[in-house]
Amino acid sequence: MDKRHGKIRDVARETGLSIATVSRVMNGATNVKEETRARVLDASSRLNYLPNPAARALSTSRSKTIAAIVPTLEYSIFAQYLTAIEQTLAVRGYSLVIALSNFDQTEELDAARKLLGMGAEAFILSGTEHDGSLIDLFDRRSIPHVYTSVWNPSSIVPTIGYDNAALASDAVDFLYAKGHRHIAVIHGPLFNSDRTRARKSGSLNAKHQNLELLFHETELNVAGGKSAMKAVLDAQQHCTAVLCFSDVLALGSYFAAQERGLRIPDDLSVMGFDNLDWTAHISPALTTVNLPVTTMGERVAMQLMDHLETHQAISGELIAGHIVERASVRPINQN
Amino acid sequence: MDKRHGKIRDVARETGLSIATVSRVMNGATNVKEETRARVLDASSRLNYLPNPAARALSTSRSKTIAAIVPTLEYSIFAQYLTAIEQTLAVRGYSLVIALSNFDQTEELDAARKLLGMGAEAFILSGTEHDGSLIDLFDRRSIPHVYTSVWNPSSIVPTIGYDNAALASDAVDFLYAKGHRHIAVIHGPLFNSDRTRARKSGSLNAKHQNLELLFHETELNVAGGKSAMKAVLDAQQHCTAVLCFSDVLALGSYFAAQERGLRIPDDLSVMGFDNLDWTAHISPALTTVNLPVTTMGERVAMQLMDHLETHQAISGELIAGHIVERASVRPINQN
DNA sequence: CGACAACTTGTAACCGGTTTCATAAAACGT
DNA sequence: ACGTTTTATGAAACCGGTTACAAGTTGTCG
Repeated sequence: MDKRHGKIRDVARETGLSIATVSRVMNGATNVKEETRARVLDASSRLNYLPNPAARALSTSRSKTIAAIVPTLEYSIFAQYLTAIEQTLAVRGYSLVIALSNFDQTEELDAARKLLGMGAEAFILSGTEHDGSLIDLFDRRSIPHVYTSVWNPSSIVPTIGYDNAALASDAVDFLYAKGHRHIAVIHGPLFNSDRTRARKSGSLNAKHQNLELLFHETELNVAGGKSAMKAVLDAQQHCTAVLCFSDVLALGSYFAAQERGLRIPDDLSVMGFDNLDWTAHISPALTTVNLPVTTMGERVAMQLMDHLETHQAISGELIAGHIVERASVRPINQN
Repeated sequence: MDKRHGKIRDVARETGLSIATVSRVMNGATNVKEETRARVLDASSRLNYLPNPAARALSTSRSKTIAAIVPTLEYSIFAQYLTAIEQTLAVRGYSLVIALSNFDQTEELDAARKLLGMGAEAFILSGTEHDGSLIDLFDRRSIPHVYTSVWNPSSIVPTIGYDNAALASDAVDFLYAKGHRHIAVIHGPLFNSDRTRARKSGSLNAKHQNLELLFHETELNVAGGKSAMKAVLDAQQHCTAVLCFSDVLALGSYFAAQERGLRIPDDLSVMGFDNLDWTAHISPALTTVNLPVTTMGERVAMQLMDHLETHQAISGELIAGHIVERASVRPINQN
């Protein structure tokens, strides 16, 4: 045991008060004489006293720690999202612990166990697909948890996120309204992402005359977008627009188009999804779907903290996204 | 107190053993009869028992939690770095807690206090510039800490990172060797980043005949790179190459060049820094400086864990970077 | 067969706080 | 001035584990 810094007993001895009073001061209780409080505070800083979090957590059974498990940090959309969560939690003295699942439910389960073992009081999960025993575990120990980045009113676990299917459908509607009838859709892996699947099925929901959607699955990164775009071009399916379910895929598409000497939007329209910061600055500026991940993070954090403090139920919440029209989609004459 | 799940006493009662024995089993002590171990394990899972981390932390004064404070998560280079740290820590049962400083030393200090209050056992900091009282705090409580993303052998606090100055100097040498004599250098804010300052001063160290370096400071994002590049072009300083101290700035430069109808590398060479994943796929592929942040993260995590377990000193470590030559820099005739 | 070593297990002190309840002191009302 | 609240403080139980030490068991060997 490290004896270098003071414990509550030392402060008590130093001030001639009891540890109960010191504890009261450290927790901002109101029923302490002002002079006493000052004496304690003074001694605390003199002795360099900081309450031991483990002891505090043990007696209060509160760690003020919330865990988020995300598939990866390498998609900047998650980074933005986690940033918002962290900032929101910090205001009220909560901390965020992050673990990575690498898109694997088993890894996610392991991570959750460890985080639980670390004292996490609530969990933020991505998407709706999780190992059954994970949810069992949460239920058995009544650990509050939410699914995020998705909105699904029929889910038992509360969901806070956007409606991926509706937004994808909106995107298709948008392209259709611009006159596009043959649209290539480039998306990341379906098997590990219900968000991607929701977008795909949402796009299929958009029923229009003579509309043809051609799906291309690829890796969810710039290289994937590039190779998928090349595949689209090679297939000669006379598509007039490409809808990418992620801005990074759109970036790859731009690169592919550029290498093939095609001009966007003159030769081909491109639309993205996410509204990452660079999409406004690429040329042509990318028409994309804005996902308000910062708002989402704030709401998730707020609801969880409120729940922990007042036990009020966590309610699912739809975070509205919208299309940001820029220059990468051009209207064409439909005939 | 949540009574829903078993405590060590319950397991002891259930098995008819003492809590000491249960504790031994949970911690993998070797001196427990095999049959006893099995009985305990069985009862544990039946009662859904998981040791309380706070209690464990209290009696061992070990939380197995390491904190990293980074300025932002929005630079994907930090995300990559943190990913590596998290994965490395996870293998040995440690957890990573992340806090954001937003490039502000005061915020960093606050975050550190809170993390300390959460039980973080060691700290990973970015760069070498920190509030004096932060380091005081660490020293007084003898909390191990390292500076990362930088290598500075003369620092008292161990540094694990790359030599920003040397790499910047190498980059200039590289361009010079290709015949470039007038080079614009685009970089992010100097005031809050010693890494950026190190790169700038490093580039200045590269002494060559007739070499001219023109510095442009801008925001560290795509928009910043784009506007800086436009400024470079508008200034008509007949530069033949642009060195960006960050790949995102280089991306912005590409966009600006494209808007102005300039071709890279024919009209202008561009070089980046970071080696982000898309740099290989943009056209022309970006010549850049590879920063092995994954290796860095692994080393940082390893050293910290080793130190916590064996008290062996943390040693500064130079993580070697190198230039990745691709297509965005062309050799020119020097005369 | 008995002494002694090697294993297993239990007892109880301890980690450093929070909080209930009791009590002493001060403030209040008439 | 005295009974009644209100306010400030302290004593001690408690949170749920770990671990030093004691003690009981089993095994080994001369």
